[in-house]
Amino acid sequence: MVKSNAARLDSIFHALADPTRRALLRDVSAGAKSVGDLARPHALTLAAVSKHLKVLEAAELVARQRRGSFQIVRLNAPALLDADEWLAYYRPFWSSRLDALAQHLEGENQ
Amino acid sequence: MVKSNAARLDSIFHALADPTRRALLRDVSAGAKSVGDLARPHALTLAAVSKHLKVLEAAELVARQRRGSFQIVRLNAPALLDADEWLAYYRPFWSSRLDALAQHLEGENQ
DNA sequence: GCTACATTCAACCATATGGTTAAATCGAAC
DNA sequence: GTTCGATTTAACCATATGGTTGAATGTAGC
Repeated sequence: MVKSNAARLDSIFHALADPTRRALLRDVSAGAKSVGDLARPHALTLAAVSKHLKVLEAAELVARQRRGSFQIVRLNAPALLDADEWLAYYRPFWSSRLDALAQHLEGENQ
Repeated sequence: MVKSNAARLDSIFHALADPTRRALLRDVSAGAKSVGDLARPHALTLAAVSKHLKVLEAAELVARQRRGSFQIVRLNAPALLDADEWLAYYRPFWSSRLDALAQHLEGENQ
């Protein structure tokens, strides 16, 4: 199932909107880890972490592969590129005094 | 009420996870607009748009000011900088072949 | 095939979300 | 101060979310 661009951004930003999930991403950025290893530092049940991982996986922010009886989770950073590209549009609005310019123009706008 | 950094990112990413809200941000990036003007192109009631704007405002992505009987909504791009900084950490993982390197290291990690 | 361990699934719960309609508020203008 | 237009609030609804516990599944090893 190919997601529309909007739906992809929905799932990516939604995945990033939870602090546990951001922490899991950070954890996994240090190297691929099993679900149990990922869960240990978080005060949550394995089932809860498993659900969070499913959300991250739906957003294609992580991928899994089985290794023996373990599920190995690894970062799939390219999905974040979509978020980055979305943000890029707004960069001119916060960097440089274009911001001041924009506000000025808005003032005249009505 | 000062939000912790995590709570700010929660509210920012949550605000961005909805396509209507992203569209509203895009609309308002072209210049400050009244709530009615913002609502018009979206097939939603004013009440719904008002709620979306409240979410964007809670994330400090927009600000309002009253002008007569209108509420003028303007972009507050600097909040997006927080999201950008969070993303920046991951840039090395998708740009360049550092990605391949990371996966290689992950392979050895266990 | 039984046992043990890693992980997921199912059922459940409380709260949040995104939408609606209808009533209430607020400012402007007469 | 009444009326009109702009917006918010309240009440409601269906569905989603984030968590739990307990049962089920899958793989490894004996």
